[in-house]
Amino acid sequence: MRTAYHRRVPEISPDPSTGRDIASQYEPRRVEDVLYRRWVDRGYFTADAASEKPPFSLVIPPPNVTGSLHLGHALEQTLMDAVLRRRRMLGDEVLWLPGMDHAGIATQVLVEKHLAETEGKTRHDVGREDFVARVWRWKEEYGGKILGQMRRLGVGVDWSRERFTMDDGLSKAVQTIFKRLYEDGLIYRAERIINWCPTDHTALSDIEVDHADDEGELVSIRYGDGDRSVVVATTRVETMLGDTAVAVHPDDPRYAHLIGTEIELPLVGRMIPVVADAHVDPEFGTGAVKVTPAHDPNDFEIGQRHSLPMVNIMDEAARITAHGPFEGLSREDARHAVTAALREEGRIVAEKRPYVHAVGHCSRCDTVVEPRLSLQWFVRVEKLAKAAGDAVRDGRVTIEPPALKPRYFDWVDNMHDWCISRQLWWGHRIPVWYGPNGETLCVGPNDTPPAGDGWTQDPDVLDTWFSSALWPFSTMGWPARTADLSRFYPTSLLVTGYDILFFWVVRIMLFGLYAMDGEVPFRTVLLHGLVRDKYGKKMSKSRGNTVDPLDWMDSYGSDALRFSLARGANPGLDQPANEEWVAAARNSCNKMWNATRFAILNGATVEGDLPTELGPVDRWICSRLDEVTAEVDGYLASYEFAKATATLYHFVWDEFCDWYLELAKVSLTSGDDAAAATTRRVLGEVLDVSLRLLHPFVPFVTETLWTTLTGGESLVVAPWPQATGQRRDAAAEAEVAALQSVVTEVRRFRSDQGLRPGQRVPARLSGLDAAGVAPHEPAIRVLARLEAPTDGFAPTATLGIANGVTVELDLSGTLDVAAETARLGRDLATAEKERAQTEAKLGNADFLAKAPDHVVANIRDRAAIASAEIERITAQLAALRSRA
RNA sequence: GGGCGCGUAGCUCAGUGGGAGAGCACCCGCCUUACAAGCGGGGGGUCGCUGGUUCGAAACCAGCCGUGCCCACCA
Repeated sequence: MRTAYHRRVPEISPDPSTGRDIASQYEPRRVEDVLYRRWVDRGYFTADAASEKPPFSLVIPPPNVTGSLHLGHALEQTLMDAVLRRRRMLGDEVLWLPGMDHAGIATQVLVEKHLAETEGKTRHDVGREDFVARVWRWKEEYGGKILGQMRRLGVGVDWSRERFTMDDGLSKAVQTIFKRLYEDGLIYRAERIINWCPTDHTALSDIEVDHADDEGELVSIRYGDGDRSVVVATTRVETMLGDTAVAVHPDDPRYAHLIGTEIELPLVGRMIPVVADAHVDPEFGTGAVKVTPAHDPNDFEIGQRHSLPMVNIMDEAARITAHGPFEGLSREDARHAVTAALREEGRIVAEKRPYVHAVGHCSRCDTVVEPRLSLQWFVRVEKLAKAAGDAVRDGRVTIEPPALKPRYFDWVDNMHDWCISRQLWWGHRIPVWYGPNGETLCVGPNDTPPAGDGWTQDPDVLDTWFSSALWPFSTMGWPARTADLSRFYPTSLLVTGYDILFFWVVRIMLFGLYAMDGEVPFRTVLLHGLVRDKYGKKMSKSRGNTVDPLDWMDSYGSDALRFSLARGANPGLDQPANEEWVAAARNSCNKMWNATRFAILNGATVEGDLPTELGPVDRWICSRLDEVTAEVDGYLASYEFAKATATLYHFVWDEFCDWYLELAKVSLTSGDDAAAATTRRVLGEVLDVSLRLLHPFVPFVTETLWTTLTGGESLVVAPWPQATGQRRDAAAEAEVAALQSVVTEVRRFRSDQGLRPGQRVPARLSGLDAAGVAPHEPAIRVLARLEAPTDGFAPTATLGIANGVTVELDLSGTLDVAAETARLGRDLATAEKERAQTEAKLGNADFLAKAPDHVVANIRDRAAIASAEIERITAQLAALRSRA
């Protein structure tokens, strides 16, 4: 009985729980929510600390509580999810811990802005307690939007373990480590030059400052008079009001006579010393530098070395406080005013404008940072950073890709002490109390804060990154020795963008090694690149090229977004994102959908073992499947996401769909029931394995298809395919390649001849035996639309194919000689070029003597093939001419 | 100033000693019974420049040009 390989089936319920959904297009929105809820409800993502399975754990880089999903998150979470879904299928007990960061400045600024807009008040108007309460309310109302967006993306996080950096537990961890560091002398309070933002009115750490080349001015000023004068150059004229010395290099003969003397500071009239300091570069400018210890980090150090007074001339908003005509001016206005005054006194020697130099800006509001002398809390990092460097140096922590290791070392080996106090209200309050008699008391989580008159807590809060640095272990209950900690710590992997290597990764290393007695916080750090726009430009609101990933998920489905992001993810490199590529990925999902739909409608099955006796086509696809399984597994294991997805894409589309399915149709309609049954089983096999391999990247569509195809519970907990190598079959691969070349050549001929794709052409095939494709003649005829020769068969064209097959076609006398001549001419040129190149090599004695044997053999083969091609094509051209 | 990249088809990128590749875009022909979100066919690149190493260089080395990022206390 003849088996139809296709039959019309009415579209049935889209609910994958009720059975088979065989619409002709994949509709993501009909399955995504249902499946995600099911995965969560079934507890697939809930880690079991008591499990016997090997643990694999990862904490999510906590997004800002006020944030929303952007493409960077989507990429990062797609990569994490892909890694973890594979680990889960491999049988690991996977913990993926989600949560959010309170994001000190970012959140506070947002709420302050809201307060100003809605009530016209500042935070000072409402007071600290009320303001913090408002931030909490804001967080409850608007925060956490991103968590819902993560569900859309399909990420397998353990919602039962969700954490927030301001949770009680995490706050306790913050207090614990603060006290421990304090008692170890690794946290101290000191008056130092720090980066101050005059807009946000808070201290910043070094990495919260962005340097930019700005156009400024370089003004040279003469201090003192006559022999006792010196010219100094500065980009910040206004700071001269706070100068307390002039410094020169100790070995500079030009100024040797001035060292130790005093000269008069213009405008101010103060006498200031000339000091010798090796920091001064005699080559730069005049070789003399003004020293403002309270407003420049270098000058501060010179001041320390020479016990110079420190004169602070600015307030928190960077307005001049020095008494006199400039008091109250902004630093910018003061710069002009002071310059004008100096010019009037004839003290300006030179002015260079514009003068381009590096200027620090607040990374949050872009205000020019003011170096400011201020009493702040610091972490003494030297010892901690050394340990953090060693952990990578000795291989206990691996950084992927390794090319980014120099950046890591650059940071940990040159780190300055970390300023951790912030003059904000939203954050972890510094757990230190000051007593009425100058006492300082650090309070741990189990201590009772001091009470009574005169005791006050430090008003500042900690840098956001202080609590982020504890994230991998504070989220697991540290400092308590919890089951999660003993089971899942150290974490297996940290996935994050290289842009926060310093902000976060390094600081986790600092605190992690310290808090956990030298235990590393993670074994591997995987640094991914940034998502850029389709032209490779950085995405930013000001450029207007930002993309809301939800829009793309709405249009094309979560899987499409995930697949396109994974496909662009080459290790450590930035990647562009383009809506067209997401659309292409959507098309791929649809392709998988329809291929599986075809297979299911034709009775594909996964029941029972594969037949031991397989035909060459089945052996070929099984051979390729085994190879692809090995490749994809290897790529995923080494975080080569782009290669893993590209391999799958090409296998599924170019090999399975374009060739195997078409050949399967031949088998299914052949009337050979045994062959058809084998084909149905192989179809089921290839799809089963392919869907499992694809699942880490495109979980929704694969889950829908796989459960329908196999009746299995879920791909989330299905076993990960293992390549055995036993099905590799080079002979079958060669045989199918020969078949493909015949079909392709005929198709090419047909296209050149302008034959309609559907038109069947009578043809006689010969040489099939020698080419090893004799059993495939029926398939070749179907795929190339060639009919058996009829009674009046009169071939008008003879097509020679490189593998020795000849196809004679009866075109009813309509052969387009010109088109065919042109085609053969192009082929001939290609073959002649190949022959010339290969024979040139073979004529080179050095090549023959020095190149490895296999290379020489390969060139000989190619030369022979090229010669044969030339002969064949020449003969065909001659035949064509004689016909014309 | 130091460090790390990048420069390959119109666009975005793989390829890292031995036959120039992919996706998208483009051109031609097709609604051929899984899929027009599809099918078949096709065109397109002196691999930034110069020199070197080598039998052989897109790949390795040097220099140059262009470009991006990170770090940095040259007033």
